[in-house]
Amino acid sequence: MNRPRRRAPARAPADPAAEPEKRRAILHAAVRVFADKGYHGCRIADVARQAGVAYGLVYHYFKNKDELLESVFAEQWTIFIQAIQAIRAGPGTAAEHLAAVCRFALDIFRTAPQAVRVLILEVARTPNQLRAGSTRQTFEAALRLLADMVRRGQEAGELRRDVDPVIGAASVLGALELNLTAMVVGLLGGPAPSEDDVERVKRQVVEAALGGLLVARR
Amino acid sequence: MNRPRRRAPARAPADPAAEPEKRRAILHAAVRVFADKGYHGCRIADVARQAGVAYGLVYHYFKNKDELLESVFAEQWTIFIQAIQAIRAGPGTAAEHLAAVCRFALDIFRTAPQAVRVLILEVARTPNQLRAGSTRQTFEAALRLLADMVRRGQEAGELRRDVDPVIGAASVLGALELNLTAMVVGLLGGPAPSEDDVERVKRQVVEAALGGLLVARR
Amino acid sequence: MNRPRRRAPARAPADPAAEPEKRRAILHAAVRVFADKGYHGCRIADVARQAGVAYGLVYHYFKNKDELLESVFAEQWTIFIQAIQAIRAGPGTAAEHLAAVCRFALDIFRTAPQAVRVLILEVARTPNQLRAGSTRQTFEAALRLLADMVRRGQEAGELRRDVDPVIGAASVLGALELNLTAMVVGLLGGPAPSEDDVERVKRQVVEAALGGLLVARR
Amino acid sequence: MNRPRRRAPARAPADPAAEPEKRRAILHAAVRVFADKGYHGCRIADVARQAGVAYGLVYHYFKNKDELLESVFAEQWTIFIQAIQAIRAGPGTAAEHLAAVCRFALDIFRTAPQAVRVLILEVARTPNQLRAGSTRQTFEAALRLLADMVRRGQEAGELRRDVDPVIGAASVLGALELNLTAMVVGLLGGPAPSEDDVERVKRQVVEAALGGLLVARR
DNA sequence: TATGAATGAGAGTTCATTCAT
DNA sequence: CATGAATGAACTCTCATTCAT
Repeated sequence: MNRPRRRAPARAPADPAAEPEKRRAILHAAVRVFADKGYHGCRIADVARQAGVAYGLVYHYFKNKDELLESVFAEQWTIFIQAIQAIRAGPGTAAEHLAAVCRFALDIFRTAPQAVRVLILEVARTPNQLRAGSTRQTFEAALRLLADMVRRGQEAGELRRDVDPVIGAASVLGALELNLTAMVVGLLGGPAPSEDDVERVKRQVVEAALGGLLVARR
Repeated sequence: MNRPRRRAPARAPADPAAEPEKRRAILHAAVRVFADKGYHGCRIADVARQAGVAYGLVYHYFKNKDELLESVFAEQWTIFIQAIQAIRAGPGTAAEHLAAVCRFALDIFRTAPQAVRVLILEVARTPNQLRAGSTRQTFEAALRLLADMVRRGQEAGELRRDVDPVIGAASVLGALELNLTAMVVGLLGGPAPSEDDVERVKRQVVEAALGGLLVARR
Repeated sequence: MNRPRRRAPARAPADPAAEPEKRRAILHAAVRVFADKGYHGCRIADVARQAGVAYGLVYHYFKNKDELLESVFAEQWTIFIQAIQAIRAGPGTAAEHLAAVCRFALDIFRTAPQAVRVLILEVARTPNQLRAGSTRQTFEAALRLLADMVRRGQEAGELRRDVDPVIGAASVLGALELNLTAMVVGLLGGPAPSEDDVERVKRQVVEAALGGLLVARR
Repeated sequence: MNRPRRRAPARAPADPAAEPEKRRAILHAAVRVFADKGYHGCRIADVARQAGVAYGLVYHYFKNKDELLESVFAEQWTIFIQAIQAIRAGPGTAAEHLAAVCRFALDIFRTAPQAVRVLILEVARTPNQLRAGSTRQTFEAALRLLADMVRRGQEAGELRRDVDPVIGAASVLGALELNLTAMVVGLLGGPAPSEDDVERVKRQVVEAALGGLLVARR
């Protein structure tokens, strides 16, 4: 069969105001449901119900379940990446930039833990096939941006040069991720971390993750 | 109703020598297949074929697919945890212990990347339901062991005290994980990292992850 | 409940000049699409796109997909049947009439192979249920007209009497159909039969199909 | 996903005695159900129920619905083709051979009208794409065999040479088909043709279809 | 132990049809 | 007349699990 798809309402419309309200609703519902039951653990019906729309409408806006996940990712990562770019474009040293990124990520968690949950828990899920759509690319984009920050810091003499920028970036992002996972999972601050918990974690994570990158005589 | 269960020999037998050869084969096959296609992306049939045994035999040794995954985890983490414990019991400072753990993890990756892949990519997959079997517990066990190492280091004055041990441990483990992911995914050292690549990454990851935890005047 | 239907102008209007242009477009598009993908293999959306009209407009002019197909049939067969009637009303012997019918059918194929394709390939598709709309009736009407031609020929002594008129008609129509199918499918004259091919086939089919019906001493 | 298929129990097993009983049952049920409701009008569930097996078993033996239809075709046509070959290998003139083929086809109809129904009504259903599996090939094989018969008859001087063998074969097969359709549909001999009806039709169809191919002076 | 045929609930996807604008 | 977003029933296909041998 394999007939050519139509798919009129493309990815993200140029004019954000033009994005259909229901498409938004579905996307938001997907975040909640994925966060709650996991990608494999939920049915399209769950998303539709959560969004308060008819079953078929999900397929009106998204080609299939996979693309829905991709879209969720794309949207979330886009926000994250834009923040990174904004931070990088702003004032401050590379170390401050990296710290700002960490804080931003942890801030998001405070406001939208579910979104973070999806981002964190489903990232590398994609099997071997590189067929990964935007997902991986976006993830890599984030990593590269961070690596670039590290490189700048190294060039500026703020950060130690004996660590590959990618490794440095991965270390920071990894520390970030696993601390988030720990919070998500309830290992840090209990099932519902208070604002103070998050604040405390935030400070310490930055400390722990960045300390090692600073040029320091020991 | 309480009649003797026939599925007696299912779990790992006390006497490892007594473990049926085919059970091993299935377990190994599961690691490979899970690593390749992901837990949800593979069928029991795939595992059976890979193991070279009949379909139904998988169900002779494992109650269901979930339990198979749990067993894989259990086995892998057991190795990891035992290594951590051995390291902790050995000589050296806490910092050296942590470094040794990192090196060990990266060593495993060099010898059995697939096993690591499963461990890494499927860890937090389990949804909200706390029904998580041994999987999460084992993951937490590892985290706690590391946190304990950090705590000891803090008590001994080697490691900075202004970071929660769990956060410190999570940061190290996270850096470890994401660097592994980066390698698995091909962002570090290309699709097939050479031994030297791995060696280089190993050194730098340890540096990056631990540096920040050391008490240092800046 | 008996309120005036709004879908008044659905069927073919009495005054052909009054038929909306878009209705025509849809009907033509349907012929092409049905021919290309088959009735079950295409969606209303395909027809609409092919016709260059909006999705919902199809439902403005046709009650449902079935009725659209029926309309296509009705239109095509109507042409065919009118031609048969015209031929029958004209001069010549019964044998000449039958030959003319065959030639006409093959001529249509030359000009509008797609229309023929639909007519041929979807005719008997309708399952057991006698609920068949105009489709079958129209098909039967054609068969009966031909049978009538045969009967006349028999009464006039031109055609052999030992063959049931319906069987005779079916044989001619069948020969016609399968030769058309063979051309459609590419077994006669290749994928794109030339005009000469069609001409040759035309002559021979008439010969083959009619020869046996002639009263001839052997 | 598109994972490689396994499909252990291949098409038709070499040793017919080895063909699983249930596979047979499904195939037979498919013939009945397809005949009754048409390919598109029935669900796999119908076939399974009719066969008295579980839903999933259909997919154990057949890749999908399409392949099931193909298998039905293959089996039926195979019988037909083998009969043609047997007839051709036997004694008699080409004309007698062709007549024998017609009679055979009509005989099958008497014994297994449903099978014929499927064969006839679903033949050319396949859309444009040449992706047609065995279906078309088998149909063409039959046509070619008949054309070969015609050619032999022409060489032997029994049949007129001014008709392309393929056209001649198509004409016979077409006459056959449409007369069968007429019976299937109820236009010849009513909804349930008696044995005598069939016998009468048989004789006349042969007469009508072949008469024209004989070399005869007129 | 070992096998693989058999089962059937479950979920993704399609698409005819409706309806508010 | 015209549009296309919205609806949801229907159906195919998958695959974990069972069970007779």
